[in-house]
Parts: sequence; structure tokens; C-alpha cells
Amino acid sequence: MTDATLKWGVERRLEFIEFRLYWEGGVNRSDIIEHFGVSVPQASKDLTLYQERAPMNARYDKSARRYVAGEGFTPVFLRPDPDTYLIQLRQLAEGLVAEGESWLMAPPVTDVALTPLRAVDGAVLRAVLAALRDGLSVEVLYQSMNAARPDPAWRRISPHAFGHDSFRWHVRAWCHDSERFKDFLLPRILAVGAQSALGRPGAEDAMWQAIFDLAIIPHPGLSAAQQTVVARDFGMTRGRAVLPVRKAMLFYVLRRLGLLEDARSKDPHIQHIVAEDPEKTAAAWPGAKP
Amino acid sequence: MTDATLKWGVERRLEFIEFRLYWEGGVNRSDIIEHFGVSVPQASKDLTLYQERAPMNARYDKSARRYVAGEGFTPVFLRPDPDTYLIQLRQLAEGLVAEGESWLMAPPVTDVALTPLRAVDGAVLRAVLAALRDGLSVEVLYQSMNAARPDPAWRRISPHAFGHDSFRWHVRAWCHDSERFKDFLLPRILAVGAQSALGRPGAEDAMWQAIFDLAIIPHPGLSAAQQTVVARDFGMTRGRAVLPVRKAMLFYVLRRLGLLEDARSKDPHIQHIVAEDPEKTAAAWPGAKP
DNA sequence: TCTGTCCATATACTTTATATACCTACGGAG
DNA sequence: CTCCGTAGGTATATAAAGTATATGGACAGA
Repeated sequence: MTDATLKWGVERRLEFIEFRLYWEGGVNRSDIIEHFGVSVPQASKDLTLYQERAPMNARYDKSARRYVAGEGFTPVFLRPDPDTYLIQLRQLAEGLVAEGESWLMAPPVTDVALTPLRAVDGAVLRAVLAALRDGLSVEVLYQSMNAARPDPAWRRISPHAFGHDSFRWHVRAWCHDSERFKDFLLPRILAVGAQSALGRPGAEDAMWQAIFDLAIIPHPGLSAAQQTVVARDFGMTRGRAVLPVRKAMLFYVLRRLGLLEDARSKDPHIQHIVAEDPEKTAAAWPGAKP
Repeated sequence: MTDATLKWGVERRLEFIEFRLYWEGGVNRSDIIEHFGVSVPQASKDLTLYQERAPMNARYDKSARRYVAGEGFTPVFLRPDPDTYLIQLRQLAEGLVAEGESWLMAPPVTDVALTPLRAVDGAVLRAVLAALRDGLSVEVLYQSMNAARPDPAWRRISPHAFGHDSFRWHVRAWCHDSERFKDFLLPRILAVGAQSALGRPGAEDAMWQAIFDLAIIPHPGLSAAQQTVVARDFGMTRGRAVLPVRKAMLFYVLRRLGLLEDARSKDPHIQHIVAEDPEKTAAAWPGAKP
């Protein structure tokens, strides 16, 4: 029993073996050889080592000629969390990783409704990250939706945080021109210029720092049984859930949940939830955003 | 010049060095030691090797005591794709990976509007994947939203594909009870039972196989300049974009894009796009879905 | 100037992995 | 039923990778 700590590379291979056993039902010696480029004997050794470390998890099926997951499988090298699988499936479906790099051997046919748009420029992202990291401001050529500025214009921003509206990436930054904290869509930053001194630190961004507790309940138009199901879907306790949301992000959360307009007047079979207090909710976000 | 092919583990470390240089601006020997658990001399060797393989990319800043990215940085071990960074940032912000496992050293403050719900049961996912992979049906205890079945009930399904509505995971399956192809929400499958023979293959799922070409245009209520910006946001050419969508996924795509109700009557500053042909679009999806 | 912290490198040693070879067990084609 | 082909296991010698330990240089800050 070598209880010694394993090398990083070996541990990755054992993790791979476990992943395949757990989620794909089985693993082959050749899988390891292909994925990690190791030799035949080394792959055999890895399988032997895995069986030492996790005795009941792998069982050789002579007929199928591969290792299959044992009955009382208890993961040792990875969390038995469905997310470890579903993240990879989603990335594969969205084309973010190549088939060969993924740990999924035989992924199911998968469709993702509306893969996020990916039009961020690498140089832009690097420059914004650098400014944020170093506590500086940076000039950006920004395409605003503001009717007063139809063409892209240079402005100086002091970025302090990133936000994702489940569709696109934003930068939260102090705008030196309008002297306000604002959201800037990363794909609308067309070019970057020079760095200089910081405008205002993120700690002063009141809308970013303030949290609004968004209370949601099942749509009252649903039957009692249906409301129970919706409550379970959204992890509600006693028929309500409270989501703490930054005020700067509230618009995006409400849009996502379909709560921008009057949710109670929508078809409850489409719009499953409503805001508990629509007026307070509507008052919490200050007008339309980009 | 050793042009030999590198070992998997070494290549991962060089990739890590490149990632840190490119996205975080610099890398330390100790970063490598901490992340991969190698010795001090080995980390030095890796840095030397990286400089051999990618001559202009790393430059030692004696003052800052770390390697920083060179001027004409040209990635060798990874794609200069912003997604490689943003995926990790998002996973970190959603708590899907631990801070230590991530390759991000100093991630910016990040907020994600509404992290996806994660209530899928591991055993359920494994059983559904197994049935799908082996071409079998499986019994599931399903909590329907159907008013006729308020309580969870056992039914048999033959799964053939996965779908993600950008919020939750679904399984597309033949339902043996209602004798139709349907969507089943993974979090609403409470338990799984025995496998048996396949009902109908996925090839016969007409709504899944059929593609609807969803044409979108900028909201006509926007100014011409704003419409141009929106067109750019959505990757439109000549003011329109066509998204090929499976009919089974159309409901989710339309809901996501805010096109379920009459988009033209909404505030164009919130609802940026509309369907080019709303009637054809409305006709393409058959009524409300779960 | 001294100290602590980075980085680089040299030597001897240990561990890991490869190449090559040979063995067993199973399923299907002839 | 025998003969392949394939998938898995193992043994030995050798090459490669990595460790432990020690030495030295450069720089920032006290």
C-alpha cells in the first residue's frame, strides 16, 4: 500500500479513469493511451493503481473487454457532482472545446438553445484586464447605443468588475467622460488605447455594491399543485425565494426571469414566477439600460 | 533545439505558463510549483523550456521578479481565444470550480446574473445517460406540471438527446405512456427504475429533427444608428440574421430572445430585436410547453 | 549594508515512463 | 473447431523526468 501522494499527472489520469467509469460506464486501456499519450504498459499500470486506490469501483468485463463501473461505486478522485459532467457536455455542445480534448467519450446528441455570442476581441480583453488588475484607467473605442453618439467614440474608463448577463460579458467601470459608473459591453469595445491614472475605485460604485433582495413566488395563476412544482424548481422554501442581486445587475436578472414587464398578466404556463412585490422591484432599477 | 514531442504533463505546464503570461500578464516560478506540485528546479526547467519553444513571449522583469509577457506575444500552446479565459472566469464566478483548481491567479470581481439552478441528481443523470447510450428505455419518477397529474408518477421513457434551455437541462425522450416525444426536465426526475426495451428511436422525433430558420431583425423602433449597433451585436448581415433552431428547442430560444409575446410592442431599448415574420414564427411552435 | 526573495544551475539520486517482448482470454470469420 | 485479431497483463532493460540539496546572482526594502 503505497500511500504516498501522487504526481499531478498520475492523479489526472486516475481522475480520468474514474470520470469515464462513473459517467460513461466504462474505460479502456486505449482510452488512456489516446488521451494522455502514454505507453501501453503505463496505461496498464494506471489501471492497476486505480484499482488499488479505489478497490470496488472498477470491474473488468471480459466479454465487453473493458473496465466497467462496479456496484458500490464511491468516487475517490472527483466529486460525484453532475456538474462535472454537464459542464463538459455544454462546452462541447457550444463548441468551446474540441471533441478530443473533452473527457466525454460518447457524448449524447445535445442542443443548446442559443449559444452565447462570442465576439470579444482578445486584445481588448487583455487590455481591460490589465487596467483592472493594475488599478488604472484605459482608453476605449466604444460603440454606444446612446442616440446622441451614433458612431464609435473614444472615452476613458476605469474598470473594476466583470458582469455576465447570461448572454454577454460586461465591464463595470467608472466613465471619465460622463463621470458615472456604467456597464460597458465587451463586444462593443472596438479598440483600446493608452493607460493612465484611475478615476474612482469600485468601492464607490454604489449600484454595484448595493444588494437588492429580489423575492419571487410562483405565478398565482397556476394550480396549487403546479405552484408546488415551480417552488421546487426554484428552490423556494414556504412558497418563496429571495435572490440577493446587485442593483447594477438587477435589470439583467429581471429580464432573464421575465419580470421586467407585468409578469402577472402573462400566461402562467410560460411565465412560471412573478415578483412578490412588483412595485418595490420596479422601483429598484433605475430605468432602461443599454 | 529539441524538437521532440512533449509529454502530456510538461505540455500542460507550458500551456499554464503561456496562459498566465497572456491573460494575467506574468508568471512566477512559484505559481508552477503550487499549481502542479513540482520541485523548484523543475519549475525553472519548465520556464527555460518555455522560452526555448516560444522565444519572444516571456521576458524576465528583474524589478518585479517575475516573467512578464513580451511585446510580440504569439501563443504557441493555446488559442488566443478570449473564451479560454472567460469560460474559466464564469465557472469560477458560478462556483463550479474551486479557486485553487482554476488557472486564474487574480480573477477580477465578477458577478453572474442568475447562476443556473443545479438540482440534478447524480444517480438520475447516470441512469438516463446509460439508457441513452445503450439504446434502452428507463423508468423514471417524474414530477409533471400537467394539471392532471399533480403528484410524481412513474413512467417509462426512451431518451435520445439532451437539451439545454440556457437555464436547465432537459432530456428529449419517447414517452411510453403518452406515446409521444417530449421534453423532460432533469431536475424533475426524482428517481430512476429498471431499464427495458427501446420505445422509438430519436430519428423518428420529427420536432427534434426539423429545423426552423428563425429570422431576426433589429427592433424597428430603434434609430437607424442603433439598429446598426444591434445588427452588429447579433452578427447580422444586411440587417438580418437567420438562426437555425430545432423545432423542439424553438420555444426556449424564443423565450430567451423575448420573442414569445409581441416583441414589436415592447420598449425597443429593452427588447432590441424582433422576429422578421412574427406570424410564421408563432405558427412554428405548437402551443405552450412545460 | 544587510536580509529576504526571487531566479538559475550543477550534481547525485529516485521515480516514472518507454520499448520490446511474451503471455492469456475472448469473439467471430473461415 | 481452429485461427486470427484485439484487449488486457507483465517482465526486463533503458531512457527520461523529476527531486533533494547546495551554490550563486540580482534586486527591493529596512
